[in-house]
Amino acid sequence: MPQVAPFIITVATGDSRSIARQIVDAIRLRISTGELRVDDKLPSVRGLAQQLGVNPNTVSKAYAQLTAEGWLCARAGLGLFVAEARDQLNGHERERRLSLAVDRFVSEVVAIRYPPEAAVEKVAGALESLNLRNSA
Amino acid sequence: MPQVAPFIITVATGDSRSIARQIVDAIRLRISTGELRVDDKLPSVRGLAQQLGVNPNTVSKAYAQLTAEGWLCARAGLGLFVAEARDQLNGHERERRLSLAVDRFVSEVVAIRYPPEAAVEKVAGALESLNLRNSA
Amino acid sequence: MPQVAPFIITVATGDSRSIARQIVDAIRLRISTGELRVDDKLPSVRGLAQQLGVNPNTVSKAYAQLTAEGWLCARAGLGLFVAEARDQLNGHERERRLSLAVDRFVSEVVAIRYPPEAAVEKVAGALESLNLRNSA
Amino acid sequence: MPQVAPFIITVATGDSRSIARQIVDAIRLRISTGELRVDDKLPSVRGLAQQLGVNPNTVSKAYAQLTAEGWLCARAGLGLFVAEARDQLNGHERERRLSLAVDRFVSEVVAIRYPPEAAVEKVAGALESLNLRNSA
DNA sequence: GTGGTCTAGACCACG
DNA sequence: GTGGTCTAGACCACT
Repeated sequence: MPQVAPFIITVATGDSRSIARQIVDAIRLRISTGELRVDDKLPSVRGLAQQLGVNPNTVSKAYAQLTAEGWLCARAGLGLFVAEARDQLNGHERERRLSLAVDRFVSEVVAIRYPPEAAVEKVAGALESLNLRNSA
Repeated sequence: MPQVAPFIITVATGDSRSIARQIVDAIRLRISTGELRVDDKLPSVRGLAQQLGVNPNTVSKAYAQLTAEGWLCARAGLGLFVAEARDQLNGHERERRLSLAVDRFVSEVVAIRYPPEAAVEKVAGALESLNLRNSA
Repeated sequence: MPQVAPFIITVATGDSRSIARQIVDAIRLRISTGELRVDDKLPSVRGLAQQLGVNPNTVSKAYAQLTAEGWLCARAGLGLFVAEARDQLNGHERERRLSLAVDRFVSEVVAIRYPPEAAVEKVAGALESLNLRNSA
Repeated sequence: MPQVAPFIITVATGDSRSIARQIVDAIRLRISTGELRVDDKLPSVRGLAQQLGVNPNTVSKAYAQLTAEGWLCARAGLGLFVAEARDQLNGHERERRLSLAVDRFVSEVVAIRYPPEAAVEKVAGALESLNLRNSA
């Protein structure tokens, strides 16, 4: 049954990501870990905006992006709900985006001269601790 | 003897990183892999700008950042040269920056529903293939 | 609560430091003395530029450096704020940079034949009068 | 009697000062410590340039500055010699230049969050170890 | 020739 | 409105 999910997000002022981006990332993460499940109802734009102390337009933009990406779907008059998992990206596009992400990460490891093996360990640990679902 | 390094950089429009940032990352990478060695001379600001088809100020900005980070040093009137490697950051800062990088990478893996184990493999492969030197 | 800090900076033409450098030094000083506090909002790039009669890019460059050094943090669309103090440099680098500063100062004392003891007094007086905080 | 002073200067590539500035500083220091004495003869422009591996124009410029400042004096056809100590700057100008130097030093101490007392100690130690003469 | 700095004006994403 | 980035062109000091 559709339920309003109890929902905890925080926006960090020290984060270089935009507020909308932080919201998007947080919701994607919660869906991927199963903390939010298919058909769960999301808080209203105004409600979440008030809870986070941000501009409603910002929340609205984040919801719009998640909807466009297929993570959420709108049911007219009822609100936004977690959508069924479906892969939007084809193989090439997914590989290209991962490749960019890998390059970015490697660049930072190089920039701070972090030991490569330890860096890989950190990534592996972070991903394992999430217990992701729905991965292709 | 100082040598002018043969030098191949390309700037990709599909990359979300700024042009200056791409230049910075590319040069740091070449220094870290040993492709550029201490006392090697870098291409002139104007020369590299022309080669890449970008504004000299953009290259200058990238060079300035690398100099501030201790990767390069300027010799007045002669040009820029690869400096001796030295770590500037303390342990806490290094861990903090790696942590941010890990979070960013994980966010992207989640966003594109990439299989976590495969993602870790890609990172490990990318780092190993570099044969980095001078990592603490 | 974030507050817009009342803010007085002047740029001196007789100073050999670049305008951007003067701005950087002045803001670091105000943060270190507690005149600017964590979460205080800084004047906008355009506003400070107009106030000082310099190009906005010059102010932007100064702000960018302070952000890179961890003194400020940007909140997208809102402006720049004083960040929590954090040391980035390790011991060796800090000693190295102080040593360079000492050498530069000594060179100037020698150049103008200033009495050494009096010069030390001036430095001591200047540092004491600041009542610096957060020094390691 | 005028003698050619045995003379050891090195130019450091990692130094942010220009080469000419390094030469000027080094010679002023040697005169101030008594390592070079009044009427000592300096190496020729070409000789010093060759010894340092730099452009003769650079040495020439350094010598010219030192002569303008009154540290050296030219004897036609004989070469350059250390001049009698005389103060060129009036009190106000000397105080102004020291003040700028103090500000620069303080700025660096603030920038790297170096403990103020320890910084003063370093300056005092550096100046004492020189055993300066000829100070007004 | 080299890099460093400043000005001027433009476009973008964000809130 | 905010900062971030890039372009264009200029002047300076240094070698």
